[in-house]
Amino acid sequence: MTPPASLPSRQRGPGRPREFDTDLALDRAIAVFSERGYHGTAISDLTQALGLTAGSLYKAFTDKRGLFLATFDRYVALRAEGLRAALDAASTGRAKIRAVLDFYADSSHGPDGRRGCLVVASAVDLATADAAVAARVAGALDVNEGRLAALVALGQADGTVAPHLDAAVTARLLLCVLQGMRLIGKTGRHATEMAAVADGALKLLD
Amino acid sequence: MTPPASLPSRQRGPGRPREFDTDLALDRAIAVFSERGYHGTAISDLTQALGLTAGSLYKAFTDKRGLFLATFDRYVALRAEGLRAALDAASTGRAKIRAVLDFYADSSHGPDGRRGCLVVASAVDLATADAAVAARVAGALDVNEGRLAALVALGQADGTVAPHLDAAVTARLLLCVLQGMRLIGKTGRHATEMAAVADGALKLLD
DNA sequence: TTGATTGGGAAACGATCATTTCCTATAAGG
DNA sequence: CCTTATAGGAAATGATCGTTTCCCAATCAA
Repeated sequence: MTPPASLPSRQRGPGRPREFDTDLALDRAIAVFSERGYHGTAISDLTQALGLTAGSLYKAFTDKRGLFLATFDRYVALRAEGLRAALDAASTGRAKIRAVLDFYADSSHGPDGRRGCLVVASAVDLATADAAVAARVAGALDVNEGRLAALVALGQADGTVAPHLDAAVTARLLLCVLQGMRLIGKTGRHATEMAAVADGALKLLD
Repeated sequence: MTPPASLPSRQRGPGRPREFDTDLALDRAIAVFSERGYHGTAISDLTQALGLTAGSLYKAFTDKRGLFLATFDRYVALRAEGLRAALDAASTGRAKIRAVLDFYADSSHGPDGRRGCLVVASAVDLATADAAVAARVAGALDVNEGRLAALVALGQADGTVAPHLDAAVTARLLLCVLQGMRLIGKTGRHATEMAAVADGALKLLD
């Protein structure tokens, strides 16, 4: 229907070109999988939300699990991109950690908060049944934890975080706060509630 | 087969008595629903784990959702009971909060941690689709948050928690830490890791 | 233009799902 | 003893699930 855009996954080989934007489809799949979970999402839910027929969907992503994995990867990439932007706007280690907390507070209130985090949803829905998903969830959390540890160390180097703290433990503790915000955000919280949590968590750096 | 025990739900009316212990069946259902999620659990999974046929299961719990709700309530009651015991062993407000943190650290490592929390699983799996489940999840979290707020206030009264802290915000922050521990515990953590998180969280009371 | 290759899409497929039936067994009340 | 009421359990039921098939359209290489 619409003229084809650039295809990142296949650089114009033979055959009919894809008519839909893969990333846009994955963006919509993020919303569906996030609020319904993997097992709670039917192919019909996806075809309706993505505006695709089952045939096209299977041609592009092999099967439901393949679509989920691609959706998961896109979600992690998008979140990392947004977080990087928030981090670049802060200078000191403490300010960067505050930026992370604020980023999660922003994501954990209102309708977006209710929709929830796809990593959290994957951890509880698939991590015990699917080894590949479990590895990606653990990897995403490890990246997050490692990033926090680096920021704590940065803050200790620039004097904005207490030097006696164990960076690894503090990072793990902050990770719990972040994931906990995402979890309780599913019950519908106000922006001010979550902002206060983010503020209070800074005490962990003293 | 076995002689009937005491039936709490029905005090010996007419008809054939139930042959299985309802609470024992629910205890097994907790494990199944916790690690597979609601949508990921099939009736056949439950009949196998509980040692019941589908007919008996439907006679006792109406349908899958009814069994889930009963399982959820039993889980919350069991957790509250365990937590109460841990709380009674501590005297000061700070000691009681430490007991809560240790209780969650104990639940969030190893195989039990991997199995996960049924409240967390319900929050991400059903809270957006089922209003009754959403209300129970929100209620369970509210009870937890209120209990933490009372303990913070208790600690401020007995001088073991910093008096200038906002009890409500600190309680919400602690709730995030607890739920976050449950979440990252799904990726398989060691007891020492989670114990360190519990220790570090006490800094929030200074 | 022709052949090879891929995507779009409706319909069909077998499998599995939650649930119900139907029958037998076991109790209480009269 | 007879009626009523509930539980146990195997089998059947209809719906829905994920997936495939089949046919046509669109593009590239020659």
